[in-house]
Amino acid sequence: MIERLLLKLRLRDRVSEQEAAALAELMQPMRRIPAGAEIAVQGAHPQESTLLIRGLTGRVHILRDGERQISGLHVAGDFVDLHSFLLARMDHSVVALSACTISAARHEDLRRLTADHPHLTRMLWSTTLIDAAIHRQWLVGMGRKSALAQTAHLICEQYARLKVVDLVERETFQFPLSQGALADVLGLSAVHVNRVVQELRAEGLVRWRSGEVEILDWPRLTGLAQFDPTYLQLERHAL
Amino acid sequence: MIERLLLKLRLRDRVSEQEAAALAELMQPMRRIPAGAEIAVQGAHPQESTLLIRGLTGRVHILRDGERQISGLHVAGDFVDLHSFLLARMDHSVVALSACTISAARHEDLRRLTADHPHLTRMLWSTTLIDAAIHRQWLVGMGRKSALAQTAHLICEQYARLKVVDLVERETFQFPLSQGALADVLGLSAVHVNRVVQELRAEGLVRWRSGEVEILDWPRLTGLAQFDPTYLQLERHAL
DNA sequence: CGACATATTGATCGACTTCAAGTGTAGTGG
DNA sequence: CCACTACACTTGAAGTCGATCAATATGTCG
Repeated sequence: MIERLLLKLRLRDRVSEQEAAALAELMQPMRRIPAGAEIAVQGAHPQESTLLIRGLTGRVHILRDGERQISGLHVAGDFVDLHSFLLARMDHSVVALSACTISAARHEDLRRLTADHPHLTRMLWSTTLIDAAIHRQWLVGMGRKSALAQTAHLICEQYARLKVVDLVERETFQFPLSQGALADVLGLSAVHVNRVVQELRAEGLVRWRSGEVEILDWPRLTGLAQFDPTYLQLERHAL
Repeated sequence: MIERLLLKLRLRDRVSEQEAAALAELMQPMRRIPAGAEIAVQGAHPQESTLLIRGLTGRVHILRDGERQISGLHVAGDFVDLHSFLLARMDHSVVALSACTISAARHEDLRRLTADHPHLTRMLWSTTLIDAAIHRQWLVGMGRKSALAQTAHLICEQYARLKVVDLVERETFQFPLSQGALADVLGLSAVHVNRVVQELRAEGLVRWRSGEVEILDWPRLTGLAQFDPTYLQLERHAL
């Protein structure tokens, strides 16, 4: 159940058997939820945090006029709302963007974990810091990159994140987002996203159809995107 | 030295005298640095984290073509690079945007703190989570709001953050950012920032000259900005 | 005062939006 | 097996917000 989470953590630092066991013990039974379901609701005060085991989720913000912005994506092995453990109220919703399998850890158990396992606590803390680093890269993309470069960057990021949890095969990964949803991620219109995706295809950088992306030219794609994976902290580093 | 940090923490949860003392003990002597100085450098691997005591700092990203994006601002009482404690390398620089006074906490001391003071650890962790929540609000602003609303939101946010650390007086606070720097925060051009600021003035929402902002019409300003302070977690909430 | 950054204004440009059709394609029920 | 529906994708045309370019104030600090 926590295999992919462990893959991610162990890329960065050693996780002892005791720590892995302590973490595994926390997890509630798995649940399946359909695409579109809300895993956590804006304004709510959850008593547990959700671990994503399979599928894709997004942090969704709804504006007054109904406009939608997605401020983050999560892949298998991510805690999608670990922050709700330490924040009073959700400032956004977490929505399943595809059919998902999830588990959860109760906040009172997490609290105990922070008392008993300081090193593991630091590792979990660091995953939330990487989330923030991803947010910053998105800000750079929205603020200072062209729609094309920003989109390319998102593809690079998704590729890198999924590779860590062993979900890339033959340079191909699942990315089950409609162009409309993608527009809400990138802060663009669906029409423009369509044109940008077409250009990425025409340039021979990716193959992309029905929720599946194949990287065709990684060097040119990362160059276009100005993708530097430092922020994903894929190196080993004792915490 | 840590007064403003304590103001911020105590707004959210109780901090015992022992905890406050443990925190105070960590802090290295104060230092003054001039506007423009780099407090932490992209790519570096700091051995300590910086607490901002006075002044304004920003997280600066530089792109290939020299373009600049500022992905975060910090005010007195904020740890500007607490994340460097748990991340291998800085993915951006932290720059003093005005003359600043800073202190620092060594990472090895912070590590000890996480072992001895789980509750205080959770409180520090939560400050980094609020940082991330601020990133998300900026994403919403950049992606889905007009330049005017986005700018108004930044003013509201800055007002709310500074109020917590007692740096608002007669609805007025220091905001020593040039319009060029502001453009790098908002992802706009300096020319357009100028026009947006003029419109905020013309609408009677703010007075704003030479690095000082006075709020003239809070209800209309927050309305325009769609500002909902939930994400700043200004409520009490046992951690 | 001279020098240099910052603010302001006007004119033109362009990336992305909006609006409006039209084209798959998958699912559903008769 | 074929209507019928629903939704995602695609394309074209026109519009707009904010960028860019360029010139002129207005500080502000040695």
